[in-house]
Amino acid sequence: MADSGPEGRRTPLSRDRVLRSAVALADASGIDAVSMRGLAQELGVVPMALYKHVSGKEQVIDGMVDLVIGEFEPPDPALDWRGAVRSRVLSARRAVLRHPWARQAIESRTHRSPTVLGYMDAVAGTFIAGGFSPDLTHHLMHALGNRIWGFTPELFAEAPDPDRGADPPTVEAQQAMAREFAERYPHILAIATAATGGDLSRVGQGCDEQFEFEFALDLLLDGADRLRRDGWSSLHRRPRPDR
Amino acid sequence: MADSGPEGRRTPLSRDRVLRSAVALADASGIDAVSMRGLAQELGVVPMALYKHVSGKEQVIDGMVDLVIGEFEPPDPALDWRGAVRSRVLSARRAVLRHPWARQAIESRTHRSPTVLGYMDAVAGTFIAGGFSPDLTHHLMHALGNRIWGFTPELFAEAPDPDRGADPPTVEAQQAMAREFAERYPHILAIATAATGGDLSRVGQGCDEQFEFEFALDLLLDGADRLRRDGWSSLHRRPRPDR
DNA sequence: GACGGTAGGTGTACGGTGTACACCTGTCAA
DNA sequence: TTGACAGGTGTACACCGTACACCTACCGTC
Repeated sequence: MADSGPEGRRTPLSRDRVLRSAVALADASGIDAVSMRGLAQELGVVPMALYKHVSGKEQVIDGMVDLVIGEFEPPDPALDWRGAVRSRVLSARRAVLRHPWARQAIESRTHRSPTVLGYMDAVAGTFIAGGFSPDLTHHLMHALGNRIWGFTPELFAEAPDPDRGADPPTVEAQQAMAREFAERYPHILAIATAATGGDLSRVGQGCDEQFEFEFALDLLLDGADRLRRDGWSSLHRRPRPDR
Repeated sequence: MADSGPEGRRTPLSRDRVLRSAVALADASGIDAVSMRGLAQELGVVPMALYKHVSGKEQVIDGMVDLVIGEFEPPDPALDWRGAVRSRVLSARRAVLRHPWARQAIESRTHRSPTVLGYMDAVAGTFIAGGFSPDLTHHLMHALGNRIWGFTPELFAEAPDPDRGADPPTVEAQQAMAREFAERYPHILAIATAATGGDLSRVGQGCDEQFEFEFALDLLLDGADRLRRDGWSSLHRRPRPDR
């Protein structure tokens, strides 16, 4: 898995090879498997060898994120601003779904690499080309938040029914827990009931993330459209206290 | 800082004391200072002593998040749904701003503690009491995403001008970099120019997070209001493929 | 052809992390 | 008096990122 020739004379390391290997490793074994030691082993090399090509672990993660962003597809130029933003963001989503670790990796970043800036500039440019002022574009991108990377923080990541604990609970214990849950969190229960069409045995399945994502995206794009047509300008903005 | 008496006979540990100490430590020295060893030292105790009161580090972070959520204030009951949601969320924001580590801690959580569920139930209940269906409430809470915890992922966390590097660059180098930036990221530059009123020397100050937060929040609440008045129902929903 | 610089892989070591496990000790009920 | 047990201790292990010295194979120059 590491060498190329039958013995010795392996293909030399390079920044690119390190990063692609890191992505492959994260795809296969999760982001936690991407340690300098694990990555080195994957490449058939000693950990410190990596430092001749990358400055440290942070830069590895940065590079992995850049590779994912490189998979984002540009929109069809025939699309209007709305379709173009939608296309860009849904393409980002597909890429992030292909690499389940990417969400956490992107969230943990604090640097903005040229690749990241390039993507943000492209999204901003799509708004501006669609007739939005730079100011309004700015606020809308804040409103979109992480959605421009193709994901929303998962509020309902786990099933609402808390089935923690070691051994399988008895039927009575499960019923008692369900009753307590219904008493303590009646609204969450109502939501779960509605989401599963009343079939509470399906509560554990979680929600349709794709639908939720597009719902939120369209809600924001609708709001954007309305502001643009209403001629929103920064005059709506309260004066900002100088700091 | 650890004991209570002049010598010996310290106040005994407890889960609550451990968690409050962890919050204080994170407030003072950042979330990275909250290691089992550092926390134990803060309490004048050996690291393994903590494990008699909490099951591990994950549970410590969970408990810290619960304490922050405990600081959220319930809304004035006289408020309508919109004011109540706004009040709740802005109160959450104030609490999170008081504890700068809370954002990262909340984002890293995967469990939903009873306290977390209770807060989510309260927000959902506010929507439902305002006339929203559980279904629409569900989608809106996804749309709000992490905003219900009082923060948005910071897209523009750093200044757009990349002033990395070791020694202070010459004026010429700075101008060259600015020129390159303007060429590569024209739209980000336009946004930064607009945000600072043309005063590019203020670009490094970042943006007014509070304004951006409220802008996005109100954009979403406006959208929510419109959907409610239009009688949105789950009929708009495409059939969901069974998994 | 000898030589010196250098790019790139190696080995060792340090200080940090979370936590499993055995141990000890003081308190309190029986 | 005894014995259980809650709670604090000490040691140890496996892992992490990475600083630093080293070694080795190549390559252009004289």
